[in-house]
Amino acid sequence: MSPTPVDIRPLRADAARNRARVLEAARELMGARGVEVGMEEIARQAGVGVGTVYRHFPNKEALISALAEDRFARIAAVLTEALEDPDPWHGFETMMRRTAEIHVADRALSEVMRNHGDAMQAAAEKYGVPELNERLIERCKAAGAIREEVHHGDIPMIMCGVGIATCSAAGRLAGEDGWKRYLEYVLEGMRAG
Amino acid sequence: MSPTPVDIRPLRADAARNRARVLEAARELMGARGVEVGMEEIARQAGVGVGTVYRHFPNKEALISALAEDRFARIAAVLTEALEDPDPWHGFETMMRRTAEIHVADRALSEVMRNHGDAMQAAAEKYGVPELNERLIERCKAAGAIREEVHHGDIPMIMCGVGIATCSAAGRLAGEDGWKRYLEYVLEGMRAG
DNA sequence: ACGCAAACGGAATCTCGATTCCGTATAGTA
DNA sequence: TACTATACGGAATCGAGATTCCGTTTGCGT
Repeated sequence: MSPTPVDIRPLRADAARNRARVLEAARELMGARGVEVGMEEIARQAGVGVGTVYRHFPNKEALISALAEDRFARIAAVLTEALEDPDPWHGFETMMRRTAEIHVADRALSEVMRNHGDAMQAAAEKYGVPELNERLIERCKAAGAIREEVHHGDIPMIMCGVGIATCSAAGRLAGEDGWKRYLEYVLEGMRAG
Repeated sequence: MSPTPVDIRPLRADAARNRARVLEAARELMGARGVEVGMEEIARQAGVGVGTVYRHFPNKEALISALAEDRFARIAAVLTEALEDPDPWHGFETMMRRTAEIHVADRALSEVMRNHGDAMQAAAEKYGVPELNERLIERCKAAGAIREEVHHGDIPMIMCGVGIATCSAAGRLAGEDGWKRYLEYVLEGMRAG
């Protein structure tokens, strides 16, 4: 029972370049318009044919997952940094603001958290996001800085809500800075005391 | 230039019955699974053929609009009642809880507020929802019960966020009552003082 | 009971985006 | 330079859901 010896040879130079271009095009287009953008359009923007997109990602879901991993890696970094803040609440608050910014700048991210549960779960766990969230919350509770009833599972829910509401038709009624106020309400409400 | 004399004759009895059945089927299915349910399925559940659905609603969007009107009428009623509460803040808080419940029970509603801007705007305005929201907020501000920076356009944004986050994959992580905590945070954060 | 406009059912069609296929091009190697 | 495994482009195919069409049925006024 030796580990399956998957033949990992380096990608040919052009292939590596194209893969990167596809990812960047997908990030840009999906970030702006959501996961609904078509594979053809992504290919065009990347300057390759659709066939090439499918050579690198077996299907759309795989492409979305690759992007999700990227985002969760970033979120994990934000969480890790927050854990290093000497002031638990300040760390938490900063984390929430930065994470919200990531969501607001990338429309597809919230959509993944809404509809692609598997991709999200996998990406989040890969970077230890759930545990980091839990540690951050627990640390705040220990310091008496956050309400006792806050559940670490609330964080992704709230981020998904803020992110989606922002790019929604309803969100446009609240104006450009709507999401900032929204987030302030939530933060103020989570704070202890 | 007489007003166009649209021939409004009463629907034949069977037609009226079928129209109601289609609406009810759509309400039930879309409420549970979102606007993505197919027209064929709605027809089946209503016990009619697809052709009949299209006789009553020229296209899917029209059917969605009809449902949206229904919901906004309900929301308008909740707002009106809230305005009659002698305690401005209590009225506001109650309105938020009831409205959130309507959203949580009807998955399609938040989706309309997210993606079908036109249908939403039309339905909301038809029942005076924007003005009611504004009056409610202003009344709270006058009583010093709500933060000054709260904008009446924040309400639909927040409801859309809570509603969508609730039925999202991320929302499931927060458990059954996740949305209630979410709403509490927001309310607490909007309150003055 | 009769006649016909109003309704019906549901197969056929249309649309559009995802995915596959295969002939051609080329990086890397001897 | 010649060779071949890789990679490429994009037309063709699939599939799912929305919408149309038309032959049949039915409510209801006479």
